[in-house]
Amino acid sequence: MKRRKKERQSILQETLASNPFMTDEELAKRFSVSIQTIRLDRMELAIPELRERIKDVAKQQLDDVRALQPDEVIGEIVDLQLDERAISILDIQSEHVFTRSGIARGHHLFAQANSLAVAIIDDPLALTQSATIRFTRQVKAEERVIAKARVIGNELDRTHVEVESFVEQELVFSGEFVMYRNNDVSVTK
Amino acid sequence: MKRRKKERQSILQETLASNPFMTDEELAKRFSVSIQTIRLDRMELAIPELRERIKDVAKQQLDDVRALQPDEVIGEIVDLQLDERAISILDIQSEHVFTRSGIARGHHLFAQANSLAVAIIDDPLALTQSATIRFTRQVKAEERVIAKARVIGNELDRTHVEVESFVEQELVFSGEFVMYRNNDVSVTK
DNA sequence: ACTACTCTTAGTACCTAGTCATATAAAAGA
DNA sequence: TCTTTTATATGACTAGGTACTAAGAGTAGT
Repeated sequence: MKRRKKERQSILQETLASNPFMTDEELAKRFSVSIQTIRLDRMELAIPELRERIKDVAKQQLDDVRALQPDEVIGEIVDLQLDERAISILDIQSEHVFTRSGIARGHHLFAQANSLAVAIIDDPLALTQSATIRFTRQVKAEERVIAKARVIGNELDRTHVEVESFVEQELVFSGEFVMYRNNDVSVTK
Repeated sequence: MKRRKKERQSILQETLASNPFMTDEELAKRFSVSIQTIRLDRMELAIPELRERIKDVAKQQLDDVRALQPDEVIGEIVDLQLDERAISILDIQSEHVFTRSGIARGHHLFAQANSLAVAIIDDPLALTQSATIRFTRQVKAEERVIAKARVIGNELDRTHVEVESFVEQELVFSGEFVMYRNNDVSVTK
């Protein structure tokens, strides 16, 4: 019976990881054991009760929402001279990479660069009109990407921004963004 | 006391909206009324009890996580012919747009196009090497973006993919992606 | 075969954060 | 003052547990 317990516990762990909303009673039925057995299993595995599990998930949700800040810049701005230059830092984490290769997905590097190009514009409205980009080196999880943006030209309602992103002095991404700008406040609301 | 009740209820509503984790007892103390009053208020406002509130938040979190599918394509693939063509749909929602202007942030359109360019490649490893993109029209919330990708050229370990995105026949984004491909399985793990 | 041990099941008392129904007290308006 | 609204109190019940005690079943070692 030794195998059965370990096996049941590992399945229990997976089950609750993918579906934290199951009561002990439902779990007991699923595994054809008593409720007490399920509770002992949870104790041994240090899995909290249903309500605590749900609360944990909910708390994470609230944290995520706060961390997202949908209208903010992707990455953290460490230097900003409007219409001149800007620098932002993005720490690549597991959620940014392809699970198979561990390499950062391109659109995250793009998002960092693009939102920096938006941030650098000293006008209420800034939109990307076009861009030419290049991924020069793969970026892996745990690496820190530093994006440096620079305004390289202005013409009427267009601004050209160059962004270069580095991992420890090494160029990993470069792009030239043509930004459309508009200081007409009525457009922005 | 008419004002007091309405006022308390509207504050209660806001309080629970921003912090759903408060018990009736805590709320009663905060508003200096009895628990029963809080319960009557919740009834009138149709606000569920603490545990239900938490469950609702947690459910949303799980839905969000499932909707994210971090390693999957951004947008929903509706057609895929490997190394030939692919189509995906992305419904622009409030989280994709600038709150001030209501216009979709560029990197979401880029993410849809880029991940489609990755998906079209019939090899275990596909990475974006470079891209030239153009945002031809603003996209607003509630609009549905249909991205169409097409392989336009192959050379050794490079594949050129053209992506055009439309909102109701109207071109909103176009880009040409140069993809690096590798069928060496050892690289992928 | 007997003992030692793990694993499983059962049952009890208690807890939290409520529900529902009913009764009563206090405040405000006519 | 009388009536209505608003607030508080009380008791019975619920889900989904915790914490603890007790006992039976299965297996292994000697």
